[in-house]
Parts: sequence; structure tokens; C-alpha cells
Amino acid sequence: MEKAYSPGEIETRTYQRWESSGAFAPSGEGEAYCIMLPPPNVTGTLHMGHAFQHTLMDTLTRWHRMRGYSTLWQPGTDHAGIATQMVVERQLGAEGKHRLDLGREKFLERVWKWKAESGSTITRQMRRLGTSVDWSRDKFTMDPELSRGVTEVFVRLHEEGLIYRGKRLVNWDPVLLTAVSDLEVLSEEENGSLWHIRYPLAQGAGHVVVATTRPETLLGDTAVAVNPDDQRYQPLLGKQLTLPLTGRTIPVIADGYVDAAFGSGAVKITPAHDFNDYEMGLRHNLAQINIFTPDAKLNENAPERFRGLDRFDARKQIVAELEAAGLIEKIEPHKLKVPRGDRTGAVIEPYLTDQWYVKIAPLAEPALKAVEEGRTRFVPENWSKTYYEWMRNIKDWCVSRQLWWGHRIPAWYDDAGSIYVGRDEAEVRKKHSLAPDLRLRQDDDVLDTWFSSALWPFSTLGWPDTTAPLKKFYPTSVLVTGFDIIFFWVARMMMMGLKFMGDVPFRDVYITGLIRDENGDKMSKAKGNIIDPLDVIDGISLADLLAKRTSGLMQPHLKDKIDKATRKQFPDGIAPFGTDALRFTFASLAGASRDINFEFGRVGGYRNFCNKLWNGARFVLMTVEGQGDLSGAAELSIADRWIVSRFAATLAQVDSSLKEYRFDFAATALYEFTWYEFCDWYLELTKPVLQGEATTEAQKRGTRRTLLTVLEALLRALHPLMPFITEEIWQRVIPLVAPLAAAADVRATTSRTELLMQARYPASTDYAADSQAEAEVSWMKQFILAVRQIRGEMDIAPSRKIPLLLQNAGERDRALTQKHFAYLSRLAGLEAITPLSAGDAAPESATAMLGDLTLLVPMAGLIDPKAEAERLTKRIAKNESDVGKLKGKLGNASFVKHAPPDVVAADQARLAELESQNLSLAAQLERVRRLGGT
RNA sequence: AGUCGCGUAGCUCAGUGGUAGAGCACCUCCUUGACAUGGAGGUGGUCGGUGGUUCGAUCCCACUCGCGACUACCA
Repeated sequence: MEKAYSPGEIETRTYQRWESSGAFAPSGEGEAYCIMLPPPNVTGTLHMGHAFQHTLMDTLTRWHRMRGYSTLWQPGTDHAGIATQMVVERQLGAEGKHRLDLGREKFLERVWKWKAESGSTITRQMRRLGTSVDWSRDKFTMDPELSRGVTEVFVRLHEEGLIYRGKRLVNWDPVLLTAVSDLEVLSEEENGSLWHIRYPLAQGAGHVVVATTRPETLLGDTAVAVNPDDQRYQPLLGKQLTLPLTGRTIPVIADGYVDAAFGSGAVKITPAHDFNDYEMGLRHNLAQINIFTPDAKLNENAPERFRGLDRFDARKQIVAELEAAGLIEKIEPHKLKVPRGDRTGAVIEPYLTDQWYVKIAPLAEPALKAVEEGRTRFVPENWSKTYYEWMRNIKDWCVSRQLWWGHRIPAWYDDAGSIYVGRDEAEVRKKHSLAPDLRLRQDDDVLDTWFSSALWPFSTLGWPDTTAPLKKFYPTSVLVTGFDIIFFWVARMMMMGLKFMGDVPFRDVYITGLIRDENGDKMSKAKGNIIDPLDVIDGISLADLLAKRTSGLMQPHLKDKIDKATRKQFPDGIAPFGTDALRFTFASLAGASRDINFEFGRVGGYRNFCNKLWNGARFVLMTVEGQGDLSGAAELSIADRWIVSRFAATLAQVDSSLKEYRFDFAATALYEFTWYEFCDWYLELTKPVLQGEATTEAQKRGTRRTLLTVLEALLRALHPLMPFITEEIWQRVIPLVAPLAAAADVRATTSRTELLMQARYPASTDYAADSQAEAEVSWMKQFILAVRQIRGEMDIAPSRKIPLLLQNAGERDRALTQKHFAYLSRLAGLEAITPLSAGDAAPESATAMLGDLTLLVPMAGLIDPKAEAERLTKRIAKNESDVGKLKGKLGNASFVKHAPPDVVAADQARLAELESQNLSLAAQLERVRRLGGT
């Protein structure tokens, strides 16, 4: 093995081997375990959020697969209607063409062509992460069989009256020229104005002042509303006003919605261009005057001189004319929330159109109940509140989009305007007994992308057919996703799953946090702080990173700032850390689903961890290889028994952690076992056995076997988190383990498999807990640490072997010292350990205390008395402080009376020990001081 | 306005009703035969503030300050 672990080449080679083996597909007769990959957009590239979530899903998948579950991780991509159409339209734009020039059919051909060529970037990138999805089942939301499911759902919902077509106000994107759902509108606070406009009374003198943020919609006003209790306006109720610039007259009406305290207390009502006004218009039978064209220019309902003006230009002109007419009372600066399309950023216009809607209440109710009853569980639990909140206030879902790329709505119109819904035209004709020569035209619109996403948990498994995978894997086990799509996706899958499968789509929903940069800022192109997970894996030069971050900026003026910040943070670019280090970082930060600030120091730490594991394995292989048959009689040392016992505890911890989705606990348990117990202590403890002249062949064999089998099982235990390095090492280790499989005391329960991912996950119960070994090794560790502390603080060279004297050694201390002399002397760098008898005179020494036992390191030639005096003073001060606290506690009668007896007893024992230690330490300090002449 | 969350070492984060933890950074010593991506030792925190419950609060409760996210509304 090479001296250092280098991930690059190993990772690609290993992944190819995995994928071609077919081992990602479900196998075995075990219980089903299934995760649906949230299908990334075909237009997408892998970002940190994906990498994070995919790591967790892969960990769960590999863990269950190794535990014998029949495991499916279902991959696929989403056609991403708007996003994809925009990509291709932009391409066309660059060629000076528009989709309308091509026509629907040619345009769609173009999109499919694009998809075939560039649509799989993200799935290629996923492979670098080691994702063990079943690629043979890869799906796309517009695959024919999935599209069939979409049509089926639409038709069935329509038959039940749960899908209807209606003319009402929708969120209209005037750039995309399509309706969008409430969720696709993002409202941000922006600076605007509040215009106070005088509407003159139609008869007599006087006027009413209305306050508005959108003066241009004045042209569509059909009333002015005031609060019915507003005394100021009582006399005006029912009176007519002259609507400026139009000459129309409109009534003053009363409605409880109006807040008398806001603005002037009078509101202009534009039913065709505001959601609240629309509702009020319905209540009062007001006319709806649409004043905009689909691209938000004024239409024929506006006075001639305004027609064709863009809404923002119209605003200027209208305000100017009002001002000229003396109708503007004042203009105040005003902050308001401006609704913008999440794709285009265009200001969304409430717009009257015919659209298809899903009647949501009957679907939401069972979905709400399923979570309330615990049939689907949110992890962490508090996200269920967010879910409830939304589900209880949910409104009908506008599912039609005026786009070309997507699932075309299965509805047909005849020339008379009648609507027929069916699976296809033939079915429609048959169902409605339409004359063969009746002309039918299919609806031009497509469905919201999320409509098909909502079916993902069963459409990918073959629905509407009752397939074997559908029966086996639905409901799926867990959905791993971000809180940002609880509404978009999770809730809708719940509704559709319950409706069409009669059961929830997943048992658990694990909600992850967001990956942010190291300052806690959201990663974005404009901030120039995006980190590409592949750059963390493979590394990237500063020049390439700069190019990546500063090219194609929407706001080019940010370039210098980004350039500077990037140079500062990555003066040498990004070093390659490897996939396993990145994955382990994600896992170790995936706790209670809070946002994660991505820190490179952490990745570096786990890169080092990979190297540690690599070198630990190197040691084991060097120790075991070429040592002949290991299956003969073997005797286990205390260290062998100890490491096995610790491994059992670690596995138990990993098991309970992963069951609760506490990836951080699992990662920490394995990290600590691997580094602190296996490498730091166990490997060192094997050296006296393996290199000692007094040890027997059986003892050496016992240790070699333990080294090998624990390492092999440790690789299995780590594999779900760091699949590449473990596979690489395991392939070298397993040939040595295989011959031992028959030996009774061998704990490797691996069946012979080609790949580590097919091996069995080690179970805690396979390994013997050994309290005696734990107690003795724990004593040894304290002993050794105490000596090392003296050595460290006194700067005694590691190569220097020193003598050690024991004072006040009890039976057990003497016995253990003798029994484990080989370990103690090696790990603490001792040449001899000599217990003193009660009367023996001790030389001047540095001291450490281990309970009642005192360790003495003779100072002669080694230790400066002054330094030792300082060290002792520090220890005593620390002890004194603890003694003070304990005395205070135990002196409190209430504490002694009320606290549990074992807590009181423990404190009393601790106090006694500290006081006795301090007595010895104080005496020692006196002697050292005299020696130092101070 | 409503809902949820966060405030613990210089930084990023775990954690617990009974002696405060990790990684990174920092200081000292060490190239010893797995590993300098390393080893040994060490420095560093009145756990945001105030009050309450309790024998005991960093943890539970109330209030408060600061930060964040989401939902709704804002004419």
C-alpha cells in the first residue's frame, strides 16, 4: 500500500466496478427498504445541497442493503417544465429565433434533442459521489409510462369533480406568458410609493382620496370601498364618483375588509387585477375590467391614448396626467411586497384567465390526518407543524401552464366550446358518443411540473399497473429532502399517494437543513460564494475557480468583489479532498436538520481521517501478511478483548444513531473508535505482543487475528459513510480473512462476496462485551496518561526511557502493574516500574496521582524542580477549586437530604479522594520547593 | 401579524437537571519501525441577559436582547 491515501484514481475505478456489477439493484428476500431520489431537474448540475442529501440517502441505502433488506434507491430526473423550456428558448434566442417561429412540434423536438445531449450532467456527477441508486430503473417524468400515469390521474380526478376548469384571477407571468401557482411567486419587500389620488364626486363638489401603490390599475377600477363603520364616509355610501381619466362613474361601497386606519381609509377596487379586489368584486357584483394584454400592456379597455403602453410606462403617464389635473394629493414613499415569478423575476400580474384547477380540500384532509395519526412521521418532528399550517390553509391548485414542454392536458374542445376530458381522443369520442366528423382540438396547455412530481413515489414503480415493484416498495421507507419543498412536493405526494394508492407515500420524511458558506450565507452566483462539490472532491486551481465564479454574472459589477474574496479565501485554489472526506463531513454535520455552514477545515480533518484509516490498515496488513496460517490455536490478549468490547459498544451506538437519522452521532462514534481506540491505543498495544520476545505463537496469532478481523469489520461498519476507501482497503484485507472464516473465534461473519457493499453489516451482538478487559485497559490508559503528562510537561524526550516508582500501591495496582508491564513500559516509555514498600525512602520525584496510587518519576537529571513546583501548584489549585465546589454542595443539608443517595455518595467519595490527593501533592510541593531552593 | 428555529472555546458545531465536549486554529516538545494528512502534552468557555422552579439550571419555565427561516397581509 502507498504511504498516503490518494482518492482520485481509486474512486472512479471503484465506481465503475460497482455499477457494472449490478449490485445496486434490489436483491435478496429481505424486508423492503426504498428511498425515492427527489428527481433533480434535467437542466440541473450537482450542487452542495444535492451532494449533502445524496450522501445521507446513500448512507441509509448502503446500510440497509448490508443489513439484508431488499433495498431500492430509485433514481430519475424531472422534466422541469419552465426551467427546461427557458434553457432551450435562450439557445434559440442566441440563434436569433423564437419558439413561435419553430412551432410547437419542432420546438419540442429541439427540447428532446437538448435533453438527450445535455440532460444527464447531473446523473454523471452523482456517480462521483458514490450514489448507489439502481441506474437500471432510471426514470424521467416524461417517459411514456410515467406520462400515462399523469393522464390517468388527471382523468380520474376530473371524473370525480376534483379537477375543474374555471375563469378566475391567477398569478400571471407576463414574460413567460403563463399562469403559475402561488408557490412559484416570491414576494420581496421593495421600495415603492403610495399615491393619494382624488376621485371627484360625480354630483356636487368634493372628492374621495384613495391611496394606491399601483395607480395604473385605476383604469380598471369599478368601485371605491370604505369600512362600513367608518363615520367619515357614511354620507358618501352609495354615491357615485367620477373615475379620473376615463369618465366612468363608480360607486362608493362598504366592505368590512377595508382598514379604516390605512391610508385614507378608502380603497380603489380593481377586481380584474388584485386578489382581494377580485373577492370583493364577487361579493358586490362589480364588473371585472381587464385592462392588460397577456404581456402586461394596456389593452382596448383603456382609453385610446394609453393602449399598447407597458404597465410601467403607463404608470408614469397616468400619474403625470393626474398631477396635471390636480388630482394627486400627495405621494409618499412606501415599502411594499412585490410578487415576482421565481423563474423570470418578472412582476407577477393578477390576471383573469381560464385555467385548470385541482380542488384541494378533499385531498388535503386525508393527507393532514395521515401525519396527525403518525402514519407519516416528520424528522425532526417540528416540521409537521409547518406542514399542518399549510395544509389547513391550502387553496385550490392551478395546474395548467401556458407552456409547450410538459404533459399536455388531456382535454379536448369542440368548436362550440364544449370540453371533453379523457385518456385520449378516441376515448373521448367514444365516451361522449361524438360524431366522427366533429372537430376536436386538444387543450394547448401543459400541466404544472409538480403535478407529475406528486406521483413520483408510485409512477416510477409502474402505476397505474399493479407491478411487483409497486407492491413491494410502496409505501417507501423515507423521503430525504429540504424544507423548501415541503409544500411544492411533500404535501402533494402525500395527497396523491393517499388518493391513488390508498396509503402514504413514505413512512418518514427526514428534513435536511441548507448548506451555506462558512459565514452562514446562502450560496449564490451573485454572491460568488458557490462551492461545487466536485471541486471539493477533485480540487481546483485558483484560476479555474475564479473563472467559474466570475463568468456569466448577471451583475458584472460584482466581479471585482467576488474575485477579491475568492483570492482571499482560496489563495491556492481548493485542494482535492476526495469523496469520502466530503461525505463524512456531510454526515458529521447532519444532526437535527439545522442549516450547515460548510467549513473547509472540517473537510480537511476528515481527509486526514481517511489517511489515518488507510495507515492503520497498512499497519495491520504489514503485521499480518506473510505470517502463515492464522487459523491455529490462538490466545487473546487483554487488548484484543478490549478492542472487541469497544467495537461492540461502537456498533450499538451507530445502530441507534442511524435509526434516528442522527448521522452525526454515527459518524462521531465511528471516528472516535477508529482513531482514538483502534489506532491510538489498540495498534500501540499490539506492538508489545507482536514484537515481544516472551510472547507465544498462540498469543501472536490471537492478536494478528483480532487486528485483521476487527479491521475488516470496521471497514464494513464505515462503508455506508465512506464507501470508496473502505472498498479499496477491504479488497486487500479480505483475502487474508477468508481462510479464517471457519475458525470458531473469528468474528468476521462475512459471506464471501465480491464487493464490500454486498457484505453483511456488523452487528453489535457479534462482538463480546468484556467488562474486565474494559476495566483493566482503562486503568492502564490512566496510568500511561499520567506518566505522559509528566513527560510532556517536563519536556522529557520521547526516546528517553525513564524509571518509575510506585507509592501506596494496593494489591490490584501491584498485580496489574506486573501483569501489564510490557504494555505500560512501552507506551509510557519506562525502563522499570518499582513499587516502594511502606518504609522505603523515595528519591526526589515528579509525581502524579491515580486514585490513591502515586506515580513517582525520579527527578535526577530529568526534571527541573522549579518546573515541577509550578506543575504541582497548578494541579493543587485545580483540585482545590473542585474541593471547594464539592464542600459547598455537601455542606448544603438540603442537597444531602434531597439528592439521590448515589449522587451524594459519589460526591463524597470524590471529595475524599481529592482531599487525600491534595495532602500528598502539598507535601510533595514542599519537598520540591526545598530542593529548588525557593 | 403568525409559526418554527438559533445564540456553548478564536471559528464551525455536538451535548446534558449533578466535574462543560469535538473538529479546525493556537502554544511546547518529537521525524520513534502504520501515519508529519502524524505522535505526546498544553492554553482556551461566569454555555446571550434577567428572573423563576429545584437540594442543584448551560439544560425546564417566564420575560428580555440579538440573529435567521417560513407563511399570510399590507389598498
